[in-house]
Amino acid sequence: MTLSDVAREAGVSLATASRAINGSPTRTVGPELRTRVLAAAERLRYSPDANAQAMARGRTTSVGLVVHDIADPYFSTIARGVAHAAGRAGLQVILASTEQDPLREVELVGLLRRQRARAIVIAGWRYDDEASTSALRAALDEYVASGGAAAVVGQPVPGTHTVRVADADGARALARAVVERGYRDVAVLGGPAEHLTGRERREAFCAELEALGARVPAERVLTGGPDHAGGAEAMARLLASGARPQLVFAVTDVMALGALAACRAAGLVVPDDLALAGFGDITTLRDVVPGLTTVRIPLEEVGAAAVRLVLEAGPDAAVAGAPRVVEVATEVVLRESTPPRT
Amino acid sequence: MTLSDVAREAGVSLATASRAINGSPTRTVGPELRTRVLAAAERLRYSPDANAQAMARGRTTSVGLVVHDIADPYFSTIARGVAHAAGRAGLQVILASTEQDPLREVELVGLLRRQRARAIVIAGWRYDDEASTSALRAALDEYVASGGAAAVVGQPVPGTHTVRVADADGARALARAVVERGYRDVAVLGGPAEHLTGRERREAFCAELEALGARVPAERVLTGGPDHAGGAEAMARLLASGARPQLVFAVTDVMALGALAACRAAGLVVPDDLALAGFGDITTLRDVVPGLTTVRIPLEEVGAAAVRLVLEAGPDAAVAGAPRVVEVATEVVLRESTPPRT
DNA sequence: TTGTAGGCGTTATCAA
DNA sequence: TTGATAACGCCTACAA
Repeated sequence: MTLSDVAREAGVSLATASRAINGSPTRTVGPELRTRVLAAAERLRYSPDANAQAMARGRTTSVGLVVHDIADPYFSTIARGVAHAAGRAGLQVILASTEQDPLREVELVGLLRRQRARAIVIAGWRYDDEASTSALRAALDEYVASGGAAAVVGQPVPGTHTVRVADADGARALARAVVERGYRDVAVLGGPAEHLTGRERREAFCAELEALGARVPAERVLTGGPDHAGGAEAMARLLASGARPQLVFAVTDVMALGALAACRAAGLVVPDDLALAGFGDITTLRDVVPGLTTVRIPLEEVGAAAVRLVLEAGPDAAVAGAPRVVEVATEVVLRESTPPRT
Repeated sequence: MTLSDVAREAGVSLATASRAINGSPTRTVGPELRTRVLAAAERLRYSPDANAQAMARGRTTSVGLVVHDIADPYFSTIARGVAHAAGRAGLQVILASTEQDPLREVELVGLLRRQRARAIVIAGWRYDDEASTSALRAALDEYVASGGAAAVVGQPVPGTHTVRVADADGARALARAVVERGYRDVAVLGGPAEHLTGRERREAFCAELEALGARVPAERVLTGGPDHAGGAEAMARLLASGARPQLVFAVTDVMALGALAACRAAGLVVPDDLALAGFGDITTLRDVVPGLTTVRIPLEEVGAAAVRLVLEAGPDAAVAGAPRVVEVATEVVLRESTPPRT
């Protein structure tokens, strides 16, 4: 059932049918014809072809969302925000998952460009890797040049709109909070060495700690995957080294949970033997005991903000060399995993 | 940059450019022209328009995924499976979220139909509600009639392909397992009364329990939302009623976690004061203490199976009155929340 | 192997 | 207000 069928059935022209069904900015349709067309459409179970509309109108109604792993609560909550905001704007979300491979981001941007997605939100971690970063930049540039709008969540990518999470602020605030609670001897599970978000959190945390007179020796800063297994493995290494810091800060909640598991496996009790803190305040935490001290990121809001940003700002702003940046605040949430030391 | 531009730049016809770039089942292009075209495309940063291709070819490369809440680990893990399988098949995933409203499913199916999605996977809960069910059926029928393929996860919807989770089997197995561990006095948090998946799990669980001589009195079967808050609220009601069953079975893990929170709030210790079991084995559980006894559903596999099903079977099979059903097995996972009673 | 031309389902321009 | 008709970007018989 195409629009022509409907037009014939209603005995009107194609143009009139189009205007009656999908409206027109300028023209309007007489009430009689309008109802006739609508009735015909109903009778024929007509459903407009969004692809054809996109072609004719020159723009689609979809936004792309790139994540590393949709099953990770960090990303799935952002996705929720994106889906909600997109839905309210009458847009579809095309979900693209890199499955943890930064290089796939580039392919996915290309794919989304082929789909002529109006906008792209990239929510994966950024890595300090010249090759993948510049490839991503190039892909995004082409995308924007072809009329799309892109926004990145977290670490900014030069030239693109960004929803900037106050990672450093949060990490510093966390450092102050734990020092105030009496912690001095601290270790950090920092994610992969090139993991920018992790690095920023780690550096800000360590700097603030140092400013407060509580240095983190280099050998107390471990690296590992930014996921559960990585956190567990890093913690296991730390423990195996014989270190028993008063507190361990993992740069993502998921890593902290992995670390928590490793502690249990080693027979250590958090917080009695070791205090623990994470970053993100993912939903999972509501069910974790002891409650994990963390830095809250309003993840859903972050996703929604990215969509708004990308829809309002449009491609031009970024092209003009003035990419917009929205800053999202973070907040320390103290829980039982870091009790005051007496 | 359109294909015409590329053709002109390369000095060949549109047809040749098309064949060189996107291949052709029958025709082949001479090596010299092919490289010329490819070079031109590269130079012009040409990116094929998937919408136009979809129109010309008469089919898109996208599959729709309908979930109730992408931030719920149950759905996000299914989504992961769907995204993975779709990616392998060269398809995009259009994510559609009902935000917990069964009626929105119908709209979303319509939306996905307009997008001409090749296939739709519906992963929301089913409700025993004539209005919404028949509306959904009607929408799916129209979708299938217009050439799409649809599959439902969980409770079957008549006439559609289904990935059937062995909920009843799992619930019965769980009943046997807990009885064997010595539990007799049991309560059930059953989700909303019309929640079909919850109902099936609850009824199978209760029936098996009864068969083993351990009846669940009606007043020990509570209803509530199928989410965290619902589980917490139902558990609170149960406790407020003065009941202190030996074991509480919540029909979803998320509810069980809510119940666990309610127990803590009431000062009860699981499993010392009360044993607890859930259903699903969502990822969240790996970080929950005490480990929650549950029935494992291979969620990721379920999502992937749905995609395979819908791609292999196609629309015709369902139309022909023989919708395919893939059965996915479940497995009881005993953890510390239900220790053997002595 | 290459090119010509018609068509996919809509929208939008331009007359009537 | 209505109706032809040319795009939109691509694919694909059909011809050459």
